[in-house]
Amino acid sequence: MLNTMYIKNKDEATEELIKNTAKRLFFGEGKFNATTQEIADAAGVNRTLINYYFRSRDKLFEIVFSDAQDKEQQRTESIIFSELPFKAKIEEFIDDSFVMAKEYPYMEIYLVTQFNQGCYFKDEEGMERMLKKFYEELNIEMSKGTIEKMEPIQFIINMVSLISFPISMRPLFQRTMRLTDAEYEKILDDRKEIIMNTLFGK
Amino acid sequence: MLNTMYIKNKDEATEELIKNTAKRLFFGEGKFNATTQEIADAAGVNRTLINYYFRSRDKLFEIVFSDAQDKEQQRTESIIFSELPFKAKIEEFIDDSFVMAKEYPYMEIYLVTQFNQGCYFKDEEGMERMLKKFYEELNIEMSKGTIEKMEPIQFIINMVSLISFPISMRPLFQRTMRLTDAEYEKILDDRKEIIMNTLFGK
DNA sequence: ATAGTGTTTAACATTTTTGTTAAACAAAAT
DNA sequence: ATTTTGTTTAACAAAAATGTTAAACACTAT
Repeated sequence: MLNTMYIKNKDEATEELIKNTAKRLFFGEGKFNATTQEIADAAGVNRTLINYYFRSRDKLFEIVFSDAQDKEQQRTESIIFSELPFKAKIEEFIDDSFVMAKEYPYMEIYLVTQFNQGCYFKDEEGMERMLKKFYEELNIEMSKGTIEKMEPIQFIINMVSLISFPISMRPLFQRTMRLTDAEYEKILDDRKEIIMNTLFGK
Repeated sequence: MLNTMYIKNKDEATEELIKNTAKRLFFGEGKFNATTQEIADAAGVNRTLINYYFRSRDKLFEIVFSDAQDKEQQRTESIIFSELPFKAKIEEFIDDSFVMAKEYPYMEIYLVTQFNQGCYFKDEEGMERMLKKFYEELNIEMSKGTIEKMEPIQFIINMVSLISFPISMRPLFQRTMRLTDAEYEKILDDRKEIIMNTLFGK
């Protein structure tokens, strides 16, 4: 028999539907301890289908986690190895991060909680290659004076912090500072320019 | 009968011991779904003592969460309302954050996960007062030219991001970039200067 | 010493969450 | 039509986590 996929009315095969729903709950809504029942409900399917497709809750989690890592890595990779000039690369990365963040704001936090529970990191070599390349570029820019001289790693930390923190910590910021959704959206929209100015000086 | 506290050999009353252990697990080790059994084991006490002292798991969580909020707020407050000049305040805040982070690196992440599960924010007025004061100072510094002109909130976000992200995302950074513990410690030690330069220009 | 108080423990009960099985179901191929 | 294959469901079983009770314990004050 051909392994033709049964296509659901909602144009999504059940397996995908479950996976995407789990992603949405974890990365989109930050519900890191969603039960199988909650995931099934959110997906509108019977709970035991999770076992049917993924054997166990743990397997589903593993897969979702693995996907997340891949996506993060690909995203970064495609930008770093692009032919854009340095500053444009950074802009691209910021834009791209914000797009991603709109859908999955809690991705990074989830990765951290998973690492804390003893997960391992996947594509080590790929990451190594990327970092090496980016370090080189950073060194060039520093000697050109585009950016302040510092350890390349420090620049990277600055950049990622400025981009990701206000996204993943949104509930904390927004509630602490009593901001409406609209106000916070506005703040995020303004950040690209702020970040560029902060990283490169004005 | 006097409510004299029974003092444990480890110079800590059991109730405190449990609370501190929970804090250590949550904020120190990032084990956000520690079971009552795990907490009890880590504290070296019988599991049912958690029920005895805190009624339920939820109550314990509530208390720990509330304590965390208080501590964060007090910390910030004492610095903001100090008589230090602006730049010194920031330095103080950085130092203070790093000290705190040594013990409880995952505090912020925990706060976020709790907010996501429908917790509320406590001392709203206190926070309001603090922000107002800090906004004023920021505006002064901007007109003096000490820092770039921008929305005060953006400066705050920059500052907190640069400080907190590399701490709470340590597992992510460290593993992604394949750094040893020693290497990462070194990086954190260097950050104070980096952050000051990034916020104020060199 | 012992009565009184608060603390700790172990045994039990309950609830919540997860996993398994067999039967019902739907679509396609023979 | 009925066999085959894969999907979905409901009923059940098992495991994990939480909560309750009563009895044992330890310290203090009388």
